[in-house]
Amino acid sequence: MSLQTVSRVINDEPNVRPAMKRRVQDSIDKLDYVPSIAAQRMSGSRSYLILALNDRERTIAEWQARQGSDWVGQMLLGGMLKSAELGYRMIFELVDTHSDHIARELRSTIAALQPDGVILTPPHSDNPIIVDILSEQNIPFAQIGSSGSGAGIPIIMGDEDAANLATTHLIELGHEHIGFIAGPDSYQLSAWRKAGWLKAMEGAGLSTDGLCADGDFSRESGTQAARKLLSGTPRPTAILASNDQMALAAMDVAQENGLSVPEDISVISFDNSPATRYAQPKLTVIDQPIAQTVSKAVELIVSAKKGEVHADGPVIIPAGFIERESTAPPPDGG
Amino acid sequence: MSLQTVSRVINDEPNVRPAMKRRVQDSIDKLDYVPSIAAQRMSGSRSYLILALNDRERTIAEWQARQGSDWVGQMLLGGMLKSAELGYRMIFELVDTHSDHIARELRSTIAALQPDGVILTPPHSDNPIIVDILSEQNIPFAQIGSSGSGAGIPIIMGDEDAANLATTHLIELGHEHIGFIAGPDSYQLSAWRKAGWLKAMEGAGLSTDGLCADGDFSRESGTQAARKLLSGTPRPTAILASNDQMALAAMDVAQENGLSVPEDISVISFDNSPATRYAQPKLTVIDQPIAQTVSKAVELIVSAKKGEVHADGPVIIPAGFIERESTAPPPDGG
DNA sequence: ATGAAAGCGCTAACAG
DNA sequence: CTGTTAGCGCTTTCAT
Repeated sequence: MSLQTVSRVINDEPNVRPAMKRRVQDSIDKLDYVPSIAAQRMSGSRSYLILALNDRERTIAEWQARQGSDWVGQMLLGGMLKSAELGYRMIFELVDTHSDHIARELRSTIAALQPDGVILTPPHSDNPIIVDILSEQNIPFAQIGSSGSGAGIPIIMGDEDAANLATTHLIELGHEHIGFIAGPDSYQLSAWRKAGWLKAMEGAGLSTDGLCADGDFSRESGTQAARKLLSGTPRPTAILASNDQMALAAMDVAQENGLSVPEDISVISFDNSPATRYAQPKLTVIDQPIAQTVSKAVELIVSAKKGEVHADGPVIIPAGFIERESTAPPPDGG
Repeated sequence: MSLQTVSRVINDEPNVRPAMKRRVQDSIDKLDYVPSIAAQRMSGSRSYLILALNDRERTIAEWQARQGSDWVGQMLLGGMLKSAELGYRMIFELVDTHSDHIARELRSTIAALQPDGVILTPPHSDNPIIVDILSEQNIPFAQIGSSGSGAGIPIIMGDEDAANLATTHLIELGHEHIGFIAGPDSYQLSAWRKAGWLKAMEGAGLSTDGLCADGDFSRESGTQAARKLLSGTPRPTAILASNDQMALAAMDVAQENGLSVPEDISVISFDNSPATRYAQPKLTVIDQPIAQTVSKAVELIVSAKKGEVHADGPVIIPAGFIERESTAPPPDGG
């Protein structure tokens, strides 16, 4: 039995007789043999490494704030476990948003690691510099929170539908003036979330005049936006915020103005980070299935590597809706 | 200029004339050349990979609970950033506690990845199976939360001193009956934390009879332990819990019994996970400098790889003490 | 269906 | 100080 045959068995390639295959496999098991990833990579095969890219500034800020944002944890939960299941490892890296070194850094990382696939997260999912490099090098990549550009595999979490659903929920509760706090334009999903709200409002024949305020996902921007909304006429009886921090800020502003949640005003947010459960009252939220999404991304990358082509259009992992304590019917005459 | 010379420049080895070195470096920069880690590893050099091992069960449970425990995030914050700074990458893996496959799995991971160093975290820092394999293969490793065994580099966060300090703080506030909720024996640090409390109590000439209850870091165990302590005589006017979850549980139990924190009873916990800041009242805590500790671990591993030997005895990264709202003097006559 | 030879990109060991 | 040679452990390509 030659070295070559062993290689074929390990990589589950054809042209090995079952008897021989079994014999080889037995020896492998007996010796606890494990191929060296380095050597495999060297000879032009796979590296069994999947690279996950996150925004440096935002990620570090969240870690340092220690507010319990668990985006990274959820990515690892979904991505690492699925990778391990498929015989891969996930390597986590940070990339600078505002840097002309992006290209150089990414090329370095790729040259050094030679990953079999890359997972892009907002706000980098559509970064043309990144997308171009990956396409040109023929590395499969998933674009989370993107409707797709270039050769990537787009995966979205049904933002528009979720926003629509949440808004509709408020409408069914009896709300007519539902404010919306938008996210920054650098995130594609900001537009989707807004679109979902708009659609639900228009579908119900409700006006949206003066009911949308811009934010940038930061707590401060949420405060500003909420102040603007609550000082408008008519004053909204409900607010849908594009993320948790802005919703939390909105609750504070409501309290400042002597409004209680949910009696005087309802609040719903996007994301479902741990803080929403510690809030008083507990926030009703749209749950982003991050773990599931990243898990799916890994799956798709691995199958893409095998040459399988996936269906057209973005893969959709639907968001969930969790009703907690921050929503109720509007006050009488609201 | 030969291939070899280039190699020497890249690895910053001696025996290259400055002029030549500069010439080579210029070309490297111009071409954005980056060595392939796989090839470097192949030829018997470093892999530039550091493996961080965490307990599978506990880590997954925390991710799924989404309570905002940020142990992993803090590890990445400290470990990844420092690794990147030194030209390394950190790979995160989970190991089963209760498995006879530990040895096989670890050997596989090592064979596949050939990491330059390994970071062990509780409760695996002293696992003899792991320690033996690593020692035998001559892979430098850090043992976080361990006083040291075998060839590893022990790093501790000053648990005993921190517990002592916190207890002393309570004593200075006027407390005489200070209960302690211990952690499980499988963690070395459980004993240290308890020792710190004991020492402070004894140093002040206070009795500890019936003031210690066992827990296992879970919320339920904290509830049990707190019930036991609060139904004892004399009833403690303060409780030091070995982690946040158990302290949170203790606050709930106090409330059940009609006691308010901190007026009737003070509570201090270990760890300082995000939940402590969302608690009502905000918990006074001992802060575990996880990021700093893991960062130091990476540093020590890299220098160990270079052949540098570190000082005897465990490296100590002192814990912090953050006074928030859950501590006050005992009630009159308490 | 299996085996032999060549080479991936780098560094160790040795020569000059 | 610099260059040459060999070889790391695998998978490719090309025989058989």
